[in-house]
Amino acid sequence: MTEANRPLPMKTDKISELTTNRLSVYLRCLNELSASGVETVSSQSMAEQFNLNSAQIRKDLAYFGEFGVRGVGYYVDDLRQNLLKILGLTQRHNVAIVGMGNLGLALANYHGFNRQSFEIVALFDDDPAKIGTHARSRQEILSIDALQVVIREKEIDIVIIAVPAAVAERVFEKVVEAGVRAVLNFAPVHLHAKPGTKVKTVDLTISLESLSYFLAKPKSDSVNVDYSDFLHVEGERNGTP
Amino acid sequence: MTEANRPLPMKTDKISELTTNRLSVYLRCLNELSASGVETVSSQSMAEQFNLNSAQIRKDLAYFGEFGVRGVGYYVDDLRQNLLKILGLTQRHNVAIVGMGNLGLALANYHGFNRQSFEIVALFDDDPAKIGTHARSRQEILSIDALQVVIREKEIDIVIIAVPAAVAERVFEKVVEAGVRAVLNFAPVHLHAKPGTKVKTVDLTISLESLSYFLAKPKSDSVNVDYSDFLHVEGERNGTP
DNA sequence: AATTGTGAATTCCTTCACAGCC
DNA sequence: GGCTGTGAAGGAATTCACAATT
Repeated sequence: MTEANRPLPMKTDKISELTTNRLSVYLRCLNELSASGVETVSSQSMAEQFNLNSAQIRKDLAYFGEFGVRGVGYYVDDLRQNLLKILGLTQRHNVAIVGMGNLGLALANYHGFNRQSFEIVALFDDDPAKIGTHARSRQEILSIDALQVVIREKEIDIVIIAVPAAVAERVFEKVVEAGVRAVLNFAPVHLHAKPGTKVKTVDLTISLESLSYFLAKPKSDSVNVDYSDFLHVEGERNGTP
Repeated sequence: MTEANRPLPMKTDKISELTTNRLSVYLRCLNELSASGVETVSSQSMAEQFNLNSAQIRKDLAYFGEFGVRGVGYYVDDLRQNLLKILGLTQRHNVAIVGMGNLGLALANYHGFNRQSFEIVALFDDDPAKIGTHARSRQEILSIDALQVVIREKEIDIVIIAVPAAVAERVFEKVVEAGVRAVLNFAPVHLHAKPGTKVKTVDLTISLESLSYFLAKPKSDSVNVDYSDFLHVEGERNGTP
């Protein structure tokens, strides 16, 4: 209904996830600038803040339209609105968390999510001792048996998997079968997604081991890392041979 | 003392973090194979499991030595030992967590870490109500004022930052000043690391927004993601202009 | 004068394809 | 025959550098 749903004039084909992840970073930056009352910003000044190349920022944005003004830069609020639209944050997402262990509980109570765009509407576990109790948010923990029904009823479009590795794949299959196309996975395991479904895995083991490698490295001459965590994602090898 | 500290015959210069992250994945795979009593594995069979290219696996490994046997493949236990050494997991790392909110507590109690290699030896917070109490692990929560002293005393070499974004940078500076070179950051903020220090940021906001983008995308023709979460890290723009 | 948007150049990563070895 | 290790080819992402625009 709002113009937020009108398609932007973009050449959206083949945009790298590295690019879209950076859009999130730009958006956060713009939020801060907007809150401080700054009206325009240049690619140069954003680049300095994140140790990126300014051309990269301009290119990232240019995939989606011409948002800047030559000689001036970008209007903070205007660009911010555009990024919200591009990232799909102008519409609400209903999120479920499966697995109410330490991590799942922490996520259920985490306040860092953009509450405008993401609402946690259901929690699941398979432990009878937990089912029926409430996480600190006044949200009841439901039996995992109800997973598929509730996903459909509550129109859940993003599921966070926070169960042990051994059962993650089974949960994932149920979730996909119920029609969910976007999954954030905290289990240290490779989930085999089919086309049309997207899995983003946050793997704490890999992150820690990466630090261990850095510390162990023979001649670690100043590998200054910098920015961080842009997932690199594989296009699939699948299908139609 | 053990031969674990003997340098491997590697050309360790300029190895991409994408490569080392994959080493973690291979290691996990080998752990499973080893537990199931499998003795050898080919790059082909590993590749299928993770939707990778077998040449990539061979190349990743070849940066560090010749671990395979032509016509046979890789000996699971042998390669596993080599990867442990390469990733620095044959030596113990002392880990501290700063910030005992939901996430910090969850991490303190998380059992997914390789306990052989990583031991959580200290927890910090700045909330007087929390200081002196114990996290579920029988670990006392210390005042953040003691951060630098304890880091040195307990020889902490990895710090996990789980504090709000607003204070993350200050904590980070203190931690680095105390001599820590490896930081896992959960605050949704860019920490400006200097050369010789490595920061790995896990940014849940970016992850969720990436899913949102996927769902919002106009013609999402089958972006099948696959593998996952290989950080892409920037070499620094810094220094010596 | 300043800053965007972008083709061209560069750098980095992946995949191919095959020689070499078991 | 099967599989590794790797040079060469191919593909992607980044950076350069400058014309275009306000």
